[in-house]
Amino acid sequence: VSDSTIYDIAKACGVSIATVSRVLNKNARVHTATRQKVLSTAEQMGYSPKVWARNMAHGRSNMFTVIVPVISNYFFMEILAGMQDRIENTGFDLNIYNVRNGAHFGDAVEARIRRGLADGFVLISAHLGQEDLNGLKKLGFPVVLVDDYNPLFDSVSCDNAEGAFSATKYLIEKGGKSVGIISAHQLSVPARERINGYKAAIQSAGRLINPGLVYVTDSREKDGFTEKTGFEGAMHLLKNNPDLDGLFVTSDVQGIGALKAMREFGRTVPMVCFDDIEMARYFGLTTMHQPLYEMGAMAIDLLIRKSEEASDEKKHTVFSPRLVVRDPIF
Amino acid sequence: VSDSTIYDIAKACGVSIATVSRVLNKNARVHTATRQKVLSTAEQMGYSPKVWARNMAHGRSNMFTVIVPVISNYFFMEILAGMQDRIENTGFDLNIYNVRNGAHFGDAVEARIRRGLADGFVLISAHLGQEDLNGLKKLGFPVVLVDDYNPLFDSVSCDNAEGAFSATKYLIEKGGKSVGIISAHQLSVPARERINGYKAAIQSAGRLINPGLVYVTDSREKDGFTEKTGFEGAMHLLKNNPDLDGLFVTSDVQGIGALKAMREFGRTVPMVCFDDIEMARYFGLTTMHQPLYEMGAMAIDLLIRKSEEASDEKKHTVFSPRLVVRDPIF
DNA sequence: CTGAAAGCGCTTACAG
DNA sequence: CTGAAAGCGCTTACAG
Repeated sequence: VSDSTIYDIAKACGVSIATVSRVLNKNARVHTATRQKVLSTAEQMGYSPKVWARNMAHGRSNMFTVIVPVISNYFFMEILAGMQDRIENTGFDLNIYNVRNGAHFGDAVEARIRRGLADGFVLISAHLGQEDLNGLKKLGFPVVLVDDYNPLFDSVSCDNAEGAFSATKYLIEKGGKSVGIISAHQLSVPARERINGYKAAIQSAGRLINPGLVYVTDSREKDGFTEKTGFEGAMHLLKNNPDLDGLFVTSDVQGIGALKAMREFGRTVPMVCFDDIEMARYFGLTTMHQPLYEMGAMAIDLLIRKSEEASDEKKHTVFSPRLVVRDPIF
Repeated sequence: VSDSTIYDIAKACGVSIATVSRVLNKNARVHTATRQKVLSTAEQMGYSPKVWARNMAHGRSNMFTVIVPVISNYFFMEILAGMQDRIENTGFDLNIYNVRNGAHFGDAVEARIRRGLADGFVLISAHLGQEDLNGLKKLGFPVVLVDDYNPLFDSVSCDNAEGAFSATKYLIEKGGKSVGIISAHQLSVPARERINGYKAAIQSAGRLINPGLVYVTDSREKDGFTEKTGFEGAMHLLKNNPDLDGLFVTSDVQGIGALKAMREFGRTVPMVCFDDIEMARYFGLTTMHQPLYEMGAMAIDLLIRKSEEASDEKKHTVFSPRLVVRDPIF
């Protein structure tokens, strides 16, 4: 166990702990000779500051907490990777907290904040209700929303409606007369926005929405963003629409299921998915690319900025998803 | 910002902070009336203890740190998911720390421990050298190794050699006369063990190792556990071995690459992979299943046990990978 | 440039 | 059952 404290160093160097603290914190001016001595004995004693003592004295924790719905999901993972990389060497630490599906997101977040564990929060795909957000706001901590938007907080997101619009438009331009959609659960905000984008594209092509071409899962597992709902949706649409000739799918995971369904059903229709997680590449999925990694990195930047200069200005970054065309592997 | 401290509560209740602390910590005996009063005013003041103050007083952080090589990897993610779920409601917190590929694992870990941020560590696939491990041991913190083994610490792992043996044996029994192997980089301990298992199975079938059937990548990216090395390996083996009729691949990710190679090359040979990450199911990969989620959960159990009763006994859990047979999607 | 001292919020023997 | 007090390791005005 590493025991050395600034008291040990102070004694060894014949100075006060205040001086030791000063050299360790770089900022203040200290006699060069003293500084050298302190530094070297600290080094040789294998000293490193106890973070909680610092927290205690400072009243802050230098830790950010990221709250994600489910960690075991490629979508979140790629965002997390961006955050992990960006936080490095900033002096801040990242604490990942995973809210169980059942748990009330708002409560979990508040409990977390109250405990004083973190002095900044990133909420990924939280989509809290306005009351929860107001409550959060009152606590006064820096918060950044990712894959979500609310005027109260900084946010980083993609334009889901626009992405869905582009995807659908692409399918139409490729000659699609009967372009269908497979969507995740209505409860998901991004899913709803993507449905809207799809409808807008159909209508702006001068057509009517054909309800028979719209499949919205009612599976609640992972809000319907699963391979299973994609499979079921595609099966359903293929069976009921012999003329189906285009498919917009609200996520890559679902797209994989849809791909299987097409194969099993024996009919392939052009498909555009959403997200562009790593797996999309493996399957050769054509999809709307979200810069997940960059979004994560940007969230950290915003948080650091916010926790250093307490400005009240809000920054909202909205990316435009980009179409990535690939050849499906089967 | 939530400001209330035990001083506020004490004042409001007309008792000392010691008493407040006692009721808040359940353990000690306090007059019921006092207890009620304290509890209710704490509740209504929205009080919750500042963790760092507790840490400071206790000398411990109630936090575990998990150290993973790369977080953006399904293999690690599934282990992490098990840990996240298991840590819930234990009073401990999980802090995930991601060592960059270049960084020296041992140093990163030591720095982490020294800072006093955590009072327990899980190292996933660290495979540190013995000197590093000795150093760690000296620091005296509870450590659990996952996907790794060393007599100095508790560990949870799979028998890689045995798994590779079974996989290869299966391919031989299916009629494989020329069963090849595609392996990740030699630097990876599990890769080496799996190569050994493969060789043992070949030899125990009374055959000689044919070096022409052994492909070990020298790509260092993710230790060679990538789709790319699988693709290259399969291409190489297919080209040079017209009689290739079985393929053991050291991971699912590589298996996906190999699958693509077979398709592109126009020849399909029976294949068994390793890990059974979620994606394996999507691709219909036949593979050796590792109970990743359970391994994560178990690591947390071990850590909690160790940090509560400082026993010196070591627990080593070694799972036997189980063959999962699936139909490839193409 | 440097030291003595107060303070961060909580816990825990030690008395009573 | 309860209070006064010391202590956890560090930071930071305040004097000098």
